[in-house]
Amino acid sequence: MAVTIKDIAKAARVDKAAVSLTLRNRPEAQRLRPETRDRILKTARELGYQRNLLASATRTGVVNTIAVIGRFRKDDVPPCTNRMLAGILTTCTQYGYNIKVYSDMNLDEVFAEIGGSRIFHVISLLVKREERQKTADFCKRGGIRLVHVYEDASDGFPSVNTDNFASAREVVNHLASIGHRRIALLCAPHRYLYIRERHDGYLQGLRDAGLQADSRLIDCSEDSGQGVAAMLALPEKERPSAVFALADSLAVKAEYLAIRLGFRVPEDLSVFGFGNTEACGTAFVPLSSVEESPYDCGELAVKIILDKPADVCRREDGRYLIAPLLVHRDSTGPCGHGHRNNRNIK
Amino acid sequence: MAVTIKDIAKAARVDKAAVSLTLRNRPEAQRLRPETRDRILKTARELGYQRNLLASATRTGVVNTIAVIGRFRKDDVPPCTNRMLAGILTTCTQYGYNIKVYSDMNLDEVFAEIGGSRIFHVISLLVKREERQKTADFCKRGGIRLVHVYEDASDGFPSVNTDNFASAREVVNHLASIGHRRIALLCAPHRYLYIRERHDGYLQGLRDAGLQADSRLIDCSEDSGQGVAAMLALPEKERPSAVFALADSLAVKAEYLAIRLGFRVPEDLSVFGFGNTEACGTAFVPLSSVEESPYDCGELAVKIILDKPADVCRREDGRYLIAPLLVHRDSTGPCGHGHRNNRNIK
DNA sequence: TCACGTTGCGAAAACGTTTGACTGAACAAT
DNA sequence: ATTGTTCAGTCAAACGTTTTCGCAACGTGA
Repeated sequence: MAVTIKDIAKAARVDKAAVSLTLRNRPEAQRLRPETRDRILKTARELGYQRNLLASATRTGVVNTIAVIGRFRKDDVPPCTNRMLAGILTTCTQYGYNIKVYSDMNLDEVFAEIGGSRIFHVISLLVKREERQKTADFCKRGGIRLVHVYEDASDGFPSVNTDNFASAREVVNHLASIGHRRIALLCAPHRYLYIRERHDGYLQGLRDAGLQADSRLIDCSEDSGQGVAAMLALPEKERPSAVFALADSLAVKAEYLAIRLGFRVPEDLSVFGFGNTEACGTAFVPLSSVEESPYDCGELAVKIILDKPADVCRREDGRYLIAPLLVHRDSTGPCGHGHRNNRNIK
Repeated sequence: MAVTIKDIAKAARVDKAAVSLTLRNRPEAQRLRPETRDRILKTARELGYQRNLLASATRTGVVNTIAVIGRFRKDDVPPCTNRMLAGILTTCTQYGYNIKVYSDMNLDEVFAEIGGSRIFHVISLLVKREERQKTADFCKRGGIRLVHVYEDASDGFPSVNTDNFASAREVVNHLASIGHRRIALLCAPHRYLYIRERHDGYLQGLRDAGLQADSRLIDCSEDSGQGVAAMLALPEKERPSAVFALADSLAVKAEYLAIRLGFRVPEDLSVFGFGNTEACGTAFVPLSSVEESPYDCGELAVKIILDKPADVCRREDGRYLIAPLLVHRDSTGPCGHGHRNNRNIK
C-alpha cells in the first residue's frame, strides 16, 4: 500500500497531526521545533509520500475541480471548440484547479457525478436549450456556480460569448471607412442566435454609415453560391464592392467564385470573413476576418467561475462579451482603387 | 450539509450498512427483506441522496478516472488535437470512466495530483521526448497504465498513431493505379518523426509501382511555393502529373498555384493532401486527402488503456497503428485524360 | 429440551486525512 | 507555594463510505 502520514509519523516519532500540519505548512506548524519539522519533511521525502487527495477531500470538502459538460461527437466538433477548450483547460491549470470533462453523456449521470464528487463549479458547453435549462436547474438546487459558454443565459447564470453584434458592426464600419458603399452580406440560415446577432450587427453598421440595406445584397440561403453569383451579375453601379461573410468558409467560397468570374480581390471586390480560422491562411487571397476569440472565451469562463477579476465588458443581463478584433489580410482594400498588385500570386 | 447514508439509515430505521448494500445493490443485499430494501430505496429517493464518491473512493480505492496530460496552448493547438480529444473524452464516457485533463502544467505537480488522486490510467499527449520519458518513468514506478498518443513509445508503453507510412504509401499506390508516373512530394521540413514516416511511405509507394524517385519532384523546403513553381516549370515530359502534399495546407497552396499558372486540376495536375482537414472542403477544387483519424486515435487510446478489445493492428514494438483511409474528392483524377468539366466552378 | 442452521440485520473497524481541544513540562510572575 | 504562560506537541473525533464479523431470534430436527 501507499505511504500514509501514519507511516511518516511512526518513522519520525511524532504524531500524525504534526505530520499533517507541517506537510501542508500550516501556520499551526510553527509551533513545532524547526528540527522536528525538518525531520518530518525529510522522512516524508525518503518514504516517497504522496498525499491522498481523496481522503483529504473527504475531510475538507475541497476538491478544486471544475466540471466541463459538453458533447464532443465524432463529426460534430466545431473547430473553435478546440481553441475554446484549450482556453478553459490551460486557465484552470493556472489557477490550480483541475478539470473533469463530461462528454456526450446522460445529464442525470453527469449531475450524480458532479454532486457526488462535491464539485461546485460547472462550465457548460451545451447548446440545446433544454439541456442548458436542466443544467441550470441542477446548479441552482445544489448551490453550484455555472457559466454558459457560447450560449445564452436566460436563467440567471452568466454566459461568455464573442460579441457577435459588435463584431459584425465593426467590420461594416471598417469597410465603410475605406469607402465601400455597397456591402453585401453572406449569411447562413438563421438557425442560431449568433447568426441573427451578426446579421443585426451588419444592419447597424450600415445605419452607422448612413447606408441603406439592400435586400439584393443579402443572401441567407443554404448554399450561398447562387446568391453571390447573382449579386456579382448586377450592373456595376449596384454591384457590391465588398462582401462580408458570416463564416470564413463562406468567405473563401465567395472569393473563389469572384476570382473565377474575373473579379480581382481586393481591387474589384473586398471580402471579409468571420472566425479567423485556418481557412484564412490557406485561402487563395489571404482572408481578412474577425477573430472569434474562442480561447479567450474559455479563459474568461474560468475567470468568471472562479470569481477572478475579468477585465471585460459585463452587460446588465449577465452576459460577458468579448470585444471584436479585426484581422486584416489581403482580401480587403479601399473601394474602387483598382490598383493592381501581385499579392494574389504567392 | 448533504444527505448521507446515516441520515437514510436513521429515517428508514435500519443500519447504514444495510443502506450502503442496497443502494449499490450488492448481492449481500439479497439477505434483506424486499420490504426493507424498498423502504431504504424510497427514503433515499425522498431525501435526494447522492453518494459521496470521494468518501467511497477513499474506502475502495477505485476512482474510475483517466488522466490526460497535454499542453494546450493558446496558439499552439493543432486542429487534429481537437478531434482526438473528442475521441478520448467521448470514449471514456462510454466506458463509464471520467477524465481529468492536465494542460500545460509542471509535470511534477501533475504526478502529485495523479498519485494523490489514486489514478491508474494516463494518456499522454506530450510531444517532447524528455517529458514523455519522465511520464513513463513515473508511471512505471507507480504501476500506472500509460498510453502515448501521436508519439512513440520507446519505453515499453504502447502508443497509438496514424499509420503515416502506410497512408503515404497507399496514396502513392492509388495515384500510380490511375496512371500517374511522375508523382511529386510536397513535404514540410523533417522536424518530426511523422513527416519522415510519410516521406518513407511515399518512397515505398514509388518502389511498389516500379517508379524512380526524382529529386526534382521532392520539395521539403520551408516555403514550398518556390518548389512547386519549379516543378511545374519543367518540360512536359518531366513535369509531375500529380502532387502529393504531406499536409492539406500545402496541398491547397499547390492547387492554387497550379491553377494560377494555368493548369487544370485535376485534368493537368492531380493534387492529394494529408489530414482530411476542413481545408479540403473550402479549397477551390475540393481536395482529395488521406484521413488522419485523430478521433479514432483518441478512441483507441482509451480502449487500450482500459484493456478493451481493439480490433486494430498492433505491431510487435507496442505501437498501435490505424489503417489509412483515403478520401477521394475532385482534386484527383486519372493521369493525362484531360477531360474538361465544370467541377472547378461550384 | 437441546443442538443447529438460517434469516435479517446491527456493530464496529477500517480508509487517510484534518482539526479543535488538550496536556505535560518548563519557566516566569505573583 | 501557587498561578499563569508559553512551548511542543499529542489525542481523538470527524468526514462518509465500505465491509467483515457477529448475534439475536426464529424455526427445524432429534
